[in-house]
Amino acid sequence: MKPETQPRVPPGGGAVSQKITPRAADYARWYLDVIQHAQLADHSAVRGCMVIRPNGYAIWEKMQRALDARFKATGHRNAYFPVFIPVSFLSKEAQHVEGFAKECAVVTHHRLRAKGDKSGVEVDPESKLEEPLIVRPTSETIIWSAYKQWIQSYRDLPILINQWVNVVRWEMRTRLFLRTAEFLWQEGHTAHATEKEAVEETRRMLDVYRDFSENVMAMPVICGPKTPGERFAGAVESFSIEAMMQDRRALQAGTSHYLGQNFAKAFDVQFLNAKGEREHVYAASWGVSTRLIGALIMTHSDDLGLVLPPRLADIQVVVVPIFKTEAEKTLVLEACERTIRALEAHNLEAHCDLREGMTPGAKYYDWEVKGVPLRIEIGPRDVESGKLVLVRRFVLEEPGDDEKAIRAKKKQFLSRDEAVSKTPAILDQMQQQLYQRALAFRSKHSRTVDSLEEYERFFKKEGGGFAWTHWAGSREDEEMMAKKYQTSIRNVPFERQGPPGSDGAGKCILTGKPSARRVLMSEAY
RNA sequence: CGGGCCGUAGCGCAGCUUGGUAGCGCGUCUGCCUUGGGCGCAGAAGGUCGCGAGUUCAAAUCUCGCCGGCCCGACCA
Repeated sequence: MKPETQPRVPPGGGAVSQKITPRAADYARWYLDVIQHAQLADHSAVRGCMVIRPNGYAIWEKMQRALDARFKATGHRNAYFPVFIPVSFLSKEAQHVEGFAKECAVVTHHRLRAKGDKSGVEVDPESKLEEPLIVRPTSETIIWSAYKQWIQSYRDLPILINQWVNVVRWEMRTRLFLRTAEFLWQEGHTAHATEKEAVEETRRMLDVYRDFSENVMAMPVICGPKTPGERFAGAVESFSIEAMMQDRRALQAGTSHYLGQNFAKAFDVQFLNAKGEREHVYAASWGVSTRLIGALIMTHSDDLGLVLPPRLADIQVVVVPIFKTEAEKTLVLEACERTIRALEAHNLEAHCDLREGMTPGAKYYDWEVKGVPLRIEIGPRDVESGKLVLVRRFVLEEPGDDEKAIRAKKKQFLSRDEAVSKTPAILDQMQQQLYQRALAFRSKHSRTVDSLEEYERFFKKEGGGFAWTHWAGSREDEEMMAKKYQTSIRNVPFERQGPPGSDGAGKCILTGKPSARRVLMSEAY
């Protein structure tokens, strides 16, 4: 790997310095370049925190809208609980605290004062809080302390609440979107009268995440329970959706937890059931975060920049006008305006690029790096002939395609009416193609692995990916595998998600003990 | 939190070894010219050299501390 001191281009390299590092050269660098060039986020002055810029936030808003509709459709309502949590709340459930106590931001004072030399302000030592507050790393404790007030009878159940908020986890090692000290997420917290209901809720929301990942993000995922070692602290069982990034590493894109009666016991939340007996309530929680934006980038984007699935694109079609003279400008802009109105009538989000002082070519590159799915070019010759040029952000490539062939494949010359009427179907097709491309990539780099030799070869020599292996090892065995191969058990996939022959029983690749089903092993983010 | 590297104009970097006027490319602004894949020419603006101490007549440059970033490790419900 190139040392950081090495300039990315020779001095005087000019425009070359504006280029995105190709994935093959340095995948981590490419990821950061895409974020910077597409203007999704910046590092902030505070360690590990990010500024989410409008282009990045627009993606989050689209994700929120799609997810929120699914939460509402499954009976949930939104609420808001405070960002500050009394430290004493954390001692109620030791198991839960262990999980994140080492990464909590703590508020100890409530006032600043001017420094003696007027050079600034400092914490006023007189303003110490009687009880320190932590900034929420997750909200189980504050929410369950409220639920205790709300729940008396089985008639008060279920409680199905979600909140869209920021949380803080003082991470030692951060990466934009993937792991930041502060991030945005949603956390659903539900309370139920029976174990059956709470387990169903856990599985239902996992399936909501799967549906969202596949159909909105165009990102295939593997669903299943986590191993005991990877479980959420305080959960009886945790489930995850796992996606494969383009460097073949796994990324946990969402989790759903069955919490049993653990939190109800910690906060003493009991209810009277229909038989008049007191019982602790059953709970579930589930969440996805702005990490999904990182997943989106690493699933679809390419060496030209961001690639957005049409369903998450803030601008789905950008129209670039081309003209020389004032007379041409009038004609062309009028045609652009009509085209955009027609697209909007199809419920599409279209934008006309009216920026002055930029050549059309410069605009093409700009919208490509930002990932806009479709571009329409309209010039005087097009107005004359009633046609326009429709260009896709990406096409499926075939072996032997060179740069020129790909560029040609992306372009279509259509009449204005035809282009407008076909656009919804084209966007739909692009959405499907992204999913199919990601699925094909994952399949190509997934295989069953039945011996340690094969395992070592797969990860050390063949570039790795998803290894479907039988496993019956202990928690210590898992740690040994993690140290030796830098891999971990991502989850224990439900049936019919793996490569051929991945369902059914076998023998553990480490211990040789019988194993009922295969686990998903991979390097991970 | 440990090891390595880095922080100089919006972006990418040179200058630091050997202390002495703040530089380059891209971008930005103005004008002209252009516009179907990153136009061209001319002129101009833009920097507390990450922050703070120290050494020195003099610090971007040397020393120390802190803050932030990248990579590797530990950690990561």
